[in-house]
Amino acid sequence: MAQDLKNTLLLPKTEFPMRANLVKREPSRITHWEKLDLYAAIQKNRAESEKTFVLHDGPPFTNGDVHIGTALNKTLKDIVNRFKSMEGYRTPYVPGWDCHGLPIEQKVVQEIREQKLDLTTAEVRARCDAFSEKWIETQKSQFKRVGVLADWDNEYKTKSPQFEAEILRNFASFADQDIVFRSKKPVYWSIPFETALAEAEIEYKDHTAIAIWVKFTVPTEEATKFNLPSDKPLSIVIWTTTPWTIPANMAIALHANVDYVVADLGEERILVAGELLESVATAVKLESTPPVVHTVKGADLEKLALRHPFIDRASPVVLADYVTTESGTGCVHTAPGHGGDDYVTGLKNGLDIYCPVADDGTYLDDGQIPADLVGLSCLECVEDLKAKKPAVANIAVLKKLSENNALLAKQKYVHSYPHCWRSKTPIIFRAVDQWFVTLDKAGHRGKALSEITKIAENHGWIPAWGEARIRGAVESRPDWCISRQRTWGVPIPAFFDADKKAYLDGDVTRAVADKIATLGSNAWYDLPASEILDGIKLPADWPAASELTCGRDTLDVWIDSGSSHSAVLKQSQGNTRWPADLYLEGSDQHRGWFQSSLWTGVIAHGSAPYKAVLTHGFIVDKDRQKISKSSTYQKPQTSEAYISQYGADVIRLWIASQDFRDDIPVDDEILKNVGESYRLIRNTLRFQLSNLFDFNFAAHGIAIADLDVLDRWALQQTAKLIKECTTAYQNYEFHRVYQLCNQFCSVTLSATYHDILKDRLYTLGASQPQRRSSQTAIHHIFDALVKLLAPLLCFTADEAWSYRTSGEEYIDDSVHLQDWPGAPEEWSDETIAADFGVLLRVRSLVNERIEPARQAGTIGKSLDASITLQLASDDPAYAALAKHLEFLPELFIVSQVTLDVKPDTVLDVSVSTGSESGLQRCPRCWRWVSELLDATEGENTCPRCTTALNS
RNA sequence: GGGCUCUUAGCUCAGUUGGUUAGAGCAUCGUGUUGAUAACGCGGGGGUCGGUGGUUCAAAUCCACUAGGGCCCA
Repeated sequence: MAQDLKNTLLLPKTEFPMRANLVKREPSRITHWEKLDLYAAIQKNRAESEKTFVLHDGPPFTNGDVHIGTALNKTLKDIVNRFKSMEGYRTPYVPGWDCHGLPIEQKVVQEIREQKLDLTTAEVRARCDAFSEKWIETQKSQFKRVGVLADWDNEYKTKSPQFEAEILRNFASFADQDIVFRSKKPVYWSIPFETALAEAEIEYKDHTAIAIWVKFTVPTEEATKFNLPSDKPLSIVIWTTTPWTIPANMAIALHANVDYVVADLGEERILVAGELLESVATAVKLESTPPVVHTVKGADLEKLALRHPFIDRASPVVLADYVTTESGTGCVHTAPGHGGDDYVTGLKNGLDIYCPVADDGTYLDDGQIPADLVGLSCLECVEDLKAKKPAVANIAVLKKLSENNALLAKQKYVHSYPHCWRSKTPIIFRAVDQWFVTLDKAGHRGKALSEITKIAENHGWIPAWGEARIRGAVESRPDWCISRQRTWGVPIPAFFDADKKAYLDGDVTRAVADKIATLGSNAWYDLPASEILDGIKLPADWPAASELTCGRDTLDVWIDSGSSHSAVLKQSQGNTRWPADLYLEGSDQHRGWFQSSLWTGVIAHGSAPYKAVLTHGFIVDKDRQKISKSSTYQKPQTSEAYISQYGADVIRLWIASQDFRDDIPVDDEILKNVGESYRLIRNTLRFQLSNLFDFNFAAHGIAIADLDVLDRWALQQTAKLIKECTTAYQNYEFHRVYQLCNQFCSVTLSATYHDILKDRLYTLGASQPQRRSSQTAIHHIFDALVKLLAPLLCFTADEAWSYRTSGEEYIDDSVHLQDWPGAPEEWSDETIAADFGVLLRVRSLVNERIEPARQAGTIGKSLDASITLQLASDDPAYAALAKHLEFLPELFIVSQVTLDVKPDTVLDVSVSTGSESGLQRCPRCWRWVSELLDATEGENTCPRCTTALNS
């Protein structure tokens, strides 16, 4: 019998599965989207919109699988784009790929070496191209798998000929403004390969060097000038482990705040840092520490002109912060052509970036190098290593110093030293001619800074501290060194004559760019200069093309990606436009892409290429340690690894759940929690879907004003949710959307609204007004909720939407094509909101009081309870309770509610069972009622159920 | 070492211009239901707001210092 009654109930019905099975089912939805070309459909949908939002994609590097951090970045972009398009914006999104650069070249060269091949530059480049292309395809499919929607068929690649040409055209405008110049800068240099090396091509190994203590004589007149004792010969002692750099010494660096002492050795005096005198004395093998006759601050010795030990040249004292008193003498030999710090110090003090060493690592005959040093190799070459012989130059310099009475002491010294990864020989640091862009000459730095301010005034740095971050980078950036001695990059279109004089010109560069746009940049390596320049008009002061050769340097890859706004937005690729409304990358890009793009924008186009810049933090482990340091994460942190375990929507929800401005922890516990939230949301949608199985809004919908009070309240809550979520989306605070929706689903709906509704939806007759009222509300709530979630849960929202609108798993009219939900004015009702504020507080008190009875076993479902509320008529809750008295049993999900009004009573609840209250249980709706009606057949039911059964 | 930044329950987040016993969801524990059922309800426990010192009648909130993370430099 009971079964028969159950069959009369309108229980929820849906095909929408409870178990998401995301890992398996998401790919099918991607296929579906591709079939209907969802990206194009969205663009078409908004094609006529007067609002445009261009998020310009920062290109990931194409040398491996998509990292979870990269997936996070792309997903955030996807969320923004989906939201903006639903809001009515045109949202063209052209994805990009960063293709050139050392890591790719290095992997390819390694392969080539393993296969013992001998390839031309163009052949190596072709392999790099193929390598990059392969990863573009892989990454593309991995991004699609996360649900990212983009103009995938119309992507930009920094290696495509058109893009390369645009880079060169940008660069031509640099040349036009005469801000490109040539200057020396030290680089790592391999002697056997006669080539520059990158940091990544260096390996550190032990190297046996000769450490030397060298005296630099202080001329008497200088000693007098600086108030140093001059009655005995005085010299400043430096310490170095690279004797071969002594010929290039241009200065001695001291620390301004260190105390230096003049120590008396008997015949002569030396000056070193006071703290290091003892260790110097030990090195020189003195029996005791020599007496100090004078003390002076480093700052007071600035500009003192010493003499080079064996070259007729002054070597001035300069000041530098990196000088320490931890080792050496506190006086640092400075060769700006042979060291990084030295170089910076050289620039600061106007020293010559002097490098008397040729490509093959031998001393040049430049008129300064002593004849007996010319032609000697600075450091060991392969043969020296085999013969275990020290570098000839070091020995010769030592001899030279001895002859000039400048060598105070020497010592064998084993230390970790950079070596060439290919030849295994020690590298030298050597200044070579580089191309630089000066940022101050034409006022570009000032312009860049004022653009930063302008963006800040429009609140474009999100979070706001991004402004300080990029300002610091822009202010402190030295002249931009844009040349690299690499193969896999965009060639710098410079030409050289027989004397190695360089020629660079804006118009020529543009003409070369036009050729490269069709031929590709490999032409630069395949063709002689005469052919490259064929048909191009050369400036008057250039030699004939036949006398020129093409330069072999490539452009810094930051120029590549930094030109993307020119190559993509300026060309309106994919219907984009310049400038971008938003750049969205990790916070490291303040110094990287945000900065390089700003420079190229300011230099080539006179302003910043973006209106706003949004940044996110980095992925860390559960202890907030960076993952590379973490012992707990051994498995590869690829997007695939996570997606294949959790599914894209859970990963997307995790991304949404995090306040991404800070570090973003990832961990199984966190993802498990997010998985729970996902299930909560999914089941909420499923409940709504399943209770709308017999509801057709057009036929059954009820006007808002005619809805039941509970449903009005639910809509009022929904309106609030819509407003709050919309604001959160607009502020890019997706974690608020997550929290809001989460609480809405669990508290507002599941624990309250849906729980109360079950009675109505299941037991009333299908068309009874109260049931249709609730279904109307659910219809509206579902519509809003699923759209609010669509940018985040792009798969699940589309799935739910599809079931709702068609009953099918897949439909063409995707949720992603819908308009963003507004919150209709008529949904908001402050009176109802206020009443419910009171009623729900009492409801929670009722629940609290029912609980002991349940624990005692006298009550199971709350419907078994009959409630009496004691209160005074002046209780703040009285008015609302009295007003909604009829509704209270339903609200509390109990069978009976009585108000017991007594003066001076604090609101309280007493609970009794239905039978104690003299009630009978209706076997159909399970409520306890005062009377059951005789059924014509079957069991007796309550009047309401009887009506339902007869309808 | 420098610049920017973060630190509130096991987890993810709220905490308005400093103002009662610091909130929510998830997790956890107990329990009900079996008509959202690998789902849902109800109740409970859990925080000296990184630490220290100050300003104040009053500090998670303001100031100083400090510890530990992160990004970028050196």
